[in-house]
Amino acid sequence: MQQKKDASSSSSFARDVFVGQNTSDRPPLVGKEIQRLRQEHQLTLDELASKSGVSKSILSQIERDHSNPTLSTIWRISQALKQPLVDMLSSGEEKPRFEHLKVNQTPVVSSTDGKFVLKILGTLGTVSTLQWYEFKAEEGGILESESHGSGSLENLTLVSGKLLVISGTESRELISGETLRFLTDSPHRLESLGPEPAHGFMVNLLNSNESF
Amino acid sequence: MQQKKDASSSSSFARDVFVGQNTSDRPPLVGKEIQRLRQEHQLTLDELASKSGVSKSILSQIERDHSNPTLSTIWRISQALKQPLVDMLSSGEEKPRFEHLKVNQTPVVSSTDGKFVLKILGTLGTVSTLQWYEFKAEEGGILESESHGSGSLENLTLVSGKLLVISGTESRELISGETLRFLTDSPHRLESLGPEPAHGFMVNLLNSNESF
DNA sequence: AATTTATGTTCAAAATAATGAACATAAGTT
DNA sequence: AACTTATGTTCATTATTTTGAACATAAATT
Repeated sequence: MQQKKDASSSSSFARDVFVGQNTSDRPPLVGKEIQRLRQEHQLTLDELASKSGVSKSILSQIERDHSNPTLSTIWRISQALKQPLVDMLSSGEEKPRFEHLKVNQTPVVSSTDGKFVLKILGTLGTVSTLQWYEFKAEEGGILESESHGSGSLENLTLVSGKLLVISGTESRELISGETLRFLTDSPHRLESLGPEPAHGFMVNLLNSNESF
Repeated sequence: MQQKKDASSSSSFARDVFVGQNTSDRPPLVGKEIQRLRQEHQLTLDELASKSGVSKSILSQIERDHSNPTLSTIWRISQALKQPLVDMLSSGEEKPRFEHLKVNQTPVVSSTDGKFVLKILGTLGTVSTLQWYEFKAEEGGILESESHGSGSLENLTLVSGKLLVISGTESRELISGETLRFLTDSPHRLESLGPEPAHGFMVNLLNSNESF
């Protein structure tokens, strides 16, 4: 083992990293955010230490990004600060890229066998992205999509036909006139059950503040 | 130094933890999710190891929740799997939820004479900047609206029938299959020209500072 | 000024996460 | 069967996080 880090170079983790914006070539820097939250709660390091069960020395280092905390450590801190762990991690580095939709976020337009046809009625790109479609699918037509990103929501309204929707491990069957909303942060699949063609309308709300 | 560990703490991190669902009294168990993603990408431990720069032995342990990974470790894995870090962490808790609106649960608005029927399919946001509808109007059915505010945009797609759209001093006639976008910062009016009923979709962007 | 008090930082030691190599197991070939 | 190949697990060692106590600094009190 080496000597452990003296003050200046802690591990090799965040040595002299000082920059505020981590843009996805480094793990998120949570220090600033944790400190902000702690101070917002009017807690001293000692108090947060006892609330969270994490020693104040490591808290001090984490706040200054001189340590590379363990999942359980971050979790205990987030609990003590009553902050969803996920929020703590994502607040560190905002949303550096807006306009750039990744390939796998771009909705598929039609199935290879041509049985499932999507008509793009419109799109709107801003903070969150909006797209809407009309679709028609004969019996057996299938539309498979990758995740649209975390927080993305799909809104389906079926005008006619029957449609099977599978997202993650769950599935629903839609009949004419019904509307279904579901999260599309994982791969999902639409299938026209027939016998008459499925026809409907789809509105997708894509969450583009991806970061990491 | 004392030994740390109270029963539940880190030393015996997840040795015997076996439960699938983390319900917020323990750090999230990412193992299952990481394994799922890795297999989805058709990667072996060796391949993910070289892609991510994390040794395959620790990958193996993390997947089985026998280790308490570091933030940077989780981050490197998430990068290699092209998965937002945040998604990976939150995957333990609640997955996609469906909201299923049955036919009779879909809010409907209709003109006084009942000839123009608007089904409200969805709205977005507390600010309500987005609303979408399905509409059906028999011949002569009319929908009159006040201004939706400056910068508001209405997007009409006609599935069948004929529709006359008047906004301000201009007007357009829409036939089946066409889409029309127009500003609704002044009173406007839709009229089904018949003879067959007009049927279509409408997406309204309110107070949007976006221009198409 | 000298003493507390409060807060945050550093230090040596201990706990443990991460590594690379050896091992186990199964599936495919000769 | 024996031999390879592919994949995942275990093991000894190394690298680093985490800890508790000591230290530093500033503000408040005597």
